[in-house]
Formats: sequence, C-alpha cells, structure tokens
Amino acid sequence: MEFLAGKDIPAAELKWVPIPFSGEWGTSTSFFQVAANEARAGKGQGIPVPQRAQQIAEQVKEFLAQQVGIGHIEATKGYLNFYFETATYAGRVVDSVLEQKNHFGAGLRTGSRVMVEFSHPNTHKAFHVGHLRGTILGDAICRILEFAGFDVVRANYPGDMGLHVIKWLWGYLKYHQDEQPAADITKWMGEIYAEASKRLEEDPDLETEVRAVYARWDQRDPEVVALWERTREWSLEGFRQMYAALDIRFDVYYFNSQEEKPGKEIVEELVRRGIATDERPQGGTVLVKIDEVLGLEKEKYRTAVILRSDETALYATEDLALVKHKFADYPDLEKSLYLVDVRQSLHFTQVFKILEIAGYEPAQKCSHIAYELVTLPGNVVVSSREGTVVLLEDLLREATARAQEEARKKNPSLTEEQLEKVAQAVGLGALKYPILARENTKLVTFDWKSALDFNGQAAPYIQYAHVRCNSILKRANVQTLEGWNVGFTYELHPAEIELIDMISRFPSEVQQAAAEYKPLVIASIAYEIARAFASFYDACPVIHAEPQVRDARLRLVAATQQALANALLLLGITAPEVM
RNA sequence: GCCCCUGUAGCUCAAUGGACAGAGCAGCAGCCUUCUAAGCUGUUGGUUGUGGGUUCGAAUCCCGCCAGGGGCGCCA
Repeated sequence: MEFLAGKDIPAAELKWVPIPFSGEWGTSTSFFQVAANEARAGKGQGIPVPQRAQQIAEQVKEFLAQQVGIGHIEATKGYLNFYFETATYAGRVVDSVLEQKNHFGAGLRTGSRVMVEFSHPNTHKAFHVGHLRGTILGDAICRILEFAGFDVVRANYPGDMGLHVIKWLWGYLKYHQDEQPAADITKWMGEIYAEASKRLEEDPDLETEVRAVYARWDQRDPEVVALWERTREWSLEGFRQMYAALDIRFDVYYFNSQEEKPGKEIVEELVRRGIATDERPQGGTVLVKIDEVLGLEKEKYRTAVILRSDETALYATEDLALVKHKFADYPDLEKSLYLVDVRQSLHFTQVFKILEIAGYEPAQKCSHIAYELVTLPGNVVVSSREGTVVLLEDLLREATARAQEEARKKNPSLTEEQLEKVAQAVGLGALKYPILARENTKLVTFDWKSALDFNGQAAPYIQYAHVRCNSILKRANVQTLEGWNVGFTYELHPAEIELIDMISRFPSEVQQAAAEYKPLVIASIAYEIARAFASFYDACPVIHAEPQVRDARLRLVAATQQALANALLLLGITAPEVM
C-alpha cells in the first residue's frame, strides 16, 4: 500500500476481480485506470495506456516479489494476478462448506423485514401456465432473500372480487343455476368463466345484466353474497391443493374483496383534499390526473381512474388500501415488493405515486418487480377468457408421468415408492428450472417438448449430480466427515480445481441474486457446480483412489452435495437421494 | 403520439464497463467388464439488429434508426 501511494496509485480505487479460470485460483486487479489517469495528467510519456498499465503491473510485481509471504504473482496484459496456494485454498473452501452445512452460502441476518407479494391468483378462473411464472419466481425470490439474511413475509393477494368474478356469477345464475360442480372443480369453474366471456362478446347488450349483478353485490344482496362465498371457497380449496403440489407456502393472505371499503374511503379522502377529480356528478368516474397534480409538462404518470362511475371498486381502488393494510400489519417493513407481470407496471407506478402525493411515506418503500409473460407457440397469449390455456394440473401430471417413465428406464432397481418420489422431484424441478433460469424481463414460450426435456441444462441434470454425490458417499460407507485430518496435498486434477472454484463462488452469488431479485443467478451457479462435478466424476476416481486422495475427494464430494442441496433449496427444487 | 421491455451461434439462453463473448439443444466423431451414460471427451457454428458517441477498454453506458412485444381514463 505504501508502495502504491508512493507511485500515486490510489489503492482504494483498484477493483479486485477473479482471474479468468486458468487452473489456479487467485484474485486480480488491473492498472488501466491508473495509466489513463496519468495520460490525462500529461504524465503518460506518450506511452499507450495498455502498455503503460502493463509497465505499472510489472513494477508492482517486482516490488511485491521482494516481500515475504506472497506466493505466485504474475503481471500480464496490464493485469496483476495474485495466485493463492492451491492446497490451502482448496482445503479452506471444502472445510467451510462442511462446517456450515445447510448454512453454507447464507448471509448474516440483516434484521430487516421485506414483504414479497406474489402469485395473486384469481378465483373463479383456471390456474394455468401463465400463473406459474409469478408463483415459482416469487417463491424462489423469497427463499433467496431469506437465505441472504432478510426476514421475509410471503404475501398472497387472491383476486376474489372484480369484474371477472361478477361475470362468473352472472353466467352461473343465468345458465347454470343450481348446478353442482363437476369432480374437477377448478376446471369446471374455468369453463363457466370462459362461457360467460364468450356470450358477452357475442352479445354486448348483456353487459347491463352483468352491471346489475355488480350492483347487487355492492348492496350485499344475500343471494349474490351467499353464492359468492360458496363458489369462492371452491376456488380457494383448489389453490391450496395447487400450492401444496408446488411446495409453496404463504405467511399471509390479503383479499381484494376486503379492500373495497377502505379503498373507497381513501378515494373520498383524495376527493376532499383536492387530489382526485370527482366527475361523478357528470356521470363520470373519480380519477387522479397525476401529471397535472405534479405540474409536469410531459406526460409521465398520466391519469388513473380510481373509482367507477357506478361507484363500484376497481383494482386501483383496492390497491390503494392494500398498501396501507400491509404496513399496518407489519409496521417495520423496510420494503414491500409486488411481483406482478409487466403489463401492470404503469398501474403500480400510479398507485404508489398517488399515495406519495397524499403524503403517505411508506409508499416509497413499495416497488413493483415486473416479469414477462408466458406465451404459447406462435406468440399466443395464455388467456382463460379465450380458453387458450395449458392447465397447471395437466402440466404437473404430464411432467411427473414422464419423469416416472424415464426413471423406471434409467434405474430399474428403484422401488415403486422411490419411483413415486423421484417422479415428483424430477417432474416438478423440470418445470420450475426453465422459468427460474431466465431473465425476468424475457418472454417464456411454453411448449411441451422443452418442458419435458430432462437433458442438458435442466433441473434433472443438477439433481442427478446430487444423486451421484450421495451414491459415492453411500458406497464409501462414510460414517462421519468430522475430525478428518486430510488436505489437498496431492496435485489436483483441473476438474477438481474447477469444481472447488465453482463451489467457492456460491456465497457471493447468493448475495447478488438477493440484491437483484434474480433466481437466475442461483440457477446458473447450481448448473455450473453440477457441470464441474460431472467432469470431476468422469476424470477423478474417488473410492478407488489412494487413501490420501480418496479421503480428500470424499470430503470434496460431500461439500459438492451440500452446495448443490443448498442451491436447489433456494430454487424450490427437491434434491433427491436416488434417481 | 408518449412510455417500458426485448434483439447475442441454426434454435433456447448466459455473460458486476475488463483478459479469448460462453452453455444447452440440434449436427458431426468418440467413450459403459471401473463410484448410476438423466453422464463424459472432442468438434462444427459469431460483424452481439444497425449507425454514431463516451471510454485506455462497450454485448454492457448515451443518442439516432430498424424489427418484435407490452402499456397508455371506468380490464386486471
């Protein structure tokens, strides 16, 4: 550091990055910025920056080489690479995994609480692949945030009231009065919804009848309320089963039907305070001309309608109340996240902005995390109205059936009970992984072929690596790995080094995934660890190696298994013992 | 018209402003008397949509353009 200061090199400005993999570990920094600064200050002596950077790197290397306690250093292309001593580094990585076990990679508790709202299914509609993305993504984000050190509140906000529910009730009353649900309730309800939508499209005059049902709901007409309560429960039961099948849980449920009243009160308050414009006297709506209120010249937040002209509530009405409801329940929330598809970006911007204008400060802690849609081949949007849906239950059934068939073929020694479990783990994992391994902002096209492809970069590949680790440890008949005094004192195979390298990256990947709300980061490192292990498995015998090598490798295998298990857990994917 | 997202290998996707743009799939050539072949090894494949700019350095940041998708006063 003193040396650097003497050279006018600001040590604090040096960025340290991993060295591109070359069979050794180390950390590296470059002197391009230093050289560029020199050149700018006229001290560059006319030497091109890259060359000058290399000169500095060499000078620093010369100096450091005279110091004791520093191993292998290299100056190349303007970079200064410090290499760690292999045996020490490898041992430290493996030891820390085996010591920390299922906490390996976990962050320190931050003491700060974050709410993540996700899934928000609509009652009286089908639950299809389109809903799967937000649900799976939300679950993984919660798992990652929790592991990274946050206290997470998992919130669900089912749409149990709104025009779609009213439409369903209307369709039922008019065409299916007193009908009992079919065995598959969710599917049956979805069909009634699709039928109602179709009839309304064919004859727009029927709108008035639907509005009339909405009015009856608003006046709490006993027949409508009773029917709503009964049918709503059918849907909710369906959701409970669905979440159980997906291995997803929630801490708190909010229902938009509960936010109608408080929402309308907020609307009235906004009108009183002159923030909202009340056009009801002219037969219009209540709305907030946000840009106008803020005095913006260019349109940005636009205008938000917050109450219908017939005084029934919109989602906007209810969302205003929900923001407050959440902070009333959890006053210490540092963040309130809304994981909702990208089409609702403007809506949330408006809701949060309106509350901010009204002086409600927690609104600034709210943010919308947008994700893109799942479409069907040919850019067909999944729509319960159009009936272009792939139902989640069909998807789950297909995936597990396919996984079971595959498992039976690959490993005939499995018992029926084991097959069952493997099919669950593999089928579900195969569905989740492609969604999680993709940037949130990218469209996912669903097709059966790739959904049921279990090869290559997919969950089964990672699960298989975990199973192989397990298999080796079982065959080695290791009772415990505690207190082993073994190290990586032999010459490591490149595959071994890469595997250790990948494992060592896991903790920082967790932090990145949490900071950016990106399960993709975990999906990638999980795959990288599995891939490195597959090469290692092929190149490095464990059980039949010499005792000293065998023991070190057994510990590495155990560490790999642990790292894979931790990563899979964050993705909500089961790590099987056998498959 | 305004705003947002996307454009990387034949296909699906990666890549904190840093070293040679990487994987999978598909294709081609190999590997199972040795820890499960849902695997491994090798190989083919690139003007990162396009034109400028900033920078020592750009797939990445800024501006223009092209193409696709989404949103924009009573759907959610």
